[in-house]
Amino acid sequence: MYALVDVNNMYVSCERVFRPWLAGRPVVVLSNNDGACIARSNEAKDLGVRMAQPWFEVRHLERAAGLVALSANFELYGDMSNRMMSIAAGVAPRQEIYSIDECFLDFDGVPGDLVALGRDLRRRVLQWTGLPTSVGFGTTKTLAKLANHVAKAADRTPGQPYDAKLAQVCDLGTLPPGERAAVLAATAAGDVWGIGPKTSAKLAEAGVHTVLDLVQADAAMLGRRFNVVVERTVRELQGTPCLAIDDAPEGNQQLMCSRSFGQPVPDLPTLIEVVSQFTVTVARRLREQAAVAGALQVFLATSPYRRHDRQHAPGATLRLPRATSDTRELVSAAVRTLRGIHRDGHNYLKAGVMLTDLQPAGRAQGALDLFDTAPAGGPGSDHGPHDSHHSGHRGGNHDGKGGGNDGSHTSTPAAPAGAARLMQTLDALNERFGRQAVTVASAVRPAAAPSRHASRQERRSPRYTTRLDEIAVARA
DNA sequence: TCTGGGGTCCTAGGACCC
DNA sequence: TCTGGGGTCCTAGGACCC
Repeated sequence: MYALVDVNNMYVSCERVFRPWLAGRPVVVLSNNDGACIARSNEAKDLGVRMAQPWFEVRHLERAAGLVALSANFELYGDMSNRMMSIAAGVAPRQEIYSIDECFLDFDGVPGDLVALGRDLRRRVLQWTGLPTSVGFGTTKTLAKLANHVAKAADRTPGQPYDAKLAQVCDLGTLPPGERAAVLAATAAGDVWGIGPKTSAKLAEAGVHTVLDLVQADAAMLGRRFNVVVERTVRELQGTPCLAIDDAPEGNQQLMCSRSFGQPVPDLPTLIEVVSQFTVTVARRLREQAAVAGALQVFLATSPYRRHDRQHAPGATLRLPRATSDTRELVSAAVRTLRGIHRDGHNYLKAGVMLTDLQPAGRAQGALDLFDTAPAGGPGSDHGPHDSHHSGHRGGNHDGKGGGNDGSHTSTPAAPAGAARLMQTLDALNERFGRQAVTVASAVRPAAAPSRHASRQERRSPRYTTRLDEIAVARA
């Protein structure tokens, strides 16, 4: 038996923990640029605010309906997520953390009344973190997801067939067949995990509208007519597990950092600064996973909403001469790629850097020398054939910016080990003194120049749980 | 008349999720 | 004035191989 545990309106609920007066009021959390609504309280949903709806389209509701908007505070949400996840991990043998606000639990081998266990878990998370959750049970992950959906619907608008007894914690398997069929018939096929807008439109053409239709369908036939994803989803709904719990994720396959800007940015120097900053961020996250990247992609985009601007959305992928997690190599590669795709005279409104072909640092070709001096490497690590340096690749210019950093790499294999130590030191310094403490020169704006691209974040709450100087204060 | 056949790897794009 | 930022998996088609 699986459970899906999910925080209701996660970001809004996190804000409400520390601002209890927001309870019962319509609240939205805005995206990085204060541009769009990325989380909504139930009250905001009732006002008609849609997911990802631009803020300027709904801001009139501030006065008209008391809508409260907050800038995203991901540091807070991440920390609250960790607390919820560790509580949930305590009640089941296995846990898969599926997203910042959801996890699957695998109760295989656990005896007793699981729904009662789910209610206990819900109560505990609420008491210990202040976050309201919903819990859905099922014999497959897709059924657990579906039960979770029903638990939320029954909580918000109880009534037939979403009876109040299904609210908050729900196991459709416990219902009499007739009631269960009524619930399935009242739930749209598009509400099922894995059935998106395109697929549900096509399903409707084939006469499949509700979850009951899906359950009664011939999975193999839908598989031929659509694809294997649909087939698996139908089988899971019918009770045949096709998806396993993944409680030991291997790390990401790609890492991306991208942003929309507060203002259009046409000029190359500013884009170099921005892309350098993104690369610094994504390189730090790469090292956190003890991984290296084999390729790097840079992209730019103008705004399709600025109708009168010339549109341009270029991108390019650079295969790295050898997989690396060295910020300097990655920034150098990113800036080179950026120069290749940038064209003058375009109002770029978005840029991004993506690292792909990620591999564990220890297994990567050429990584031997990264950790060569680390005694922890031990006999377990794969010290393959001697790394041959591709001389000529790494001595390259740094676009005239960095200045000679060493020059020793052509003669001594100790240089990469030194690079690894340098990155460790860089990460340690930034961990201690803040992320901007030490960075590459191209990511820093000359002191006199104003920053035009910075994201707006005018409504961010304090980082109550992760910054001592922003900690919540209680007054008598 | 008749134009091999089977395999792998890579990439771009689509669809979906939160 | 102002329109999110991450991820995953699958498929089709091209390049290449023997």
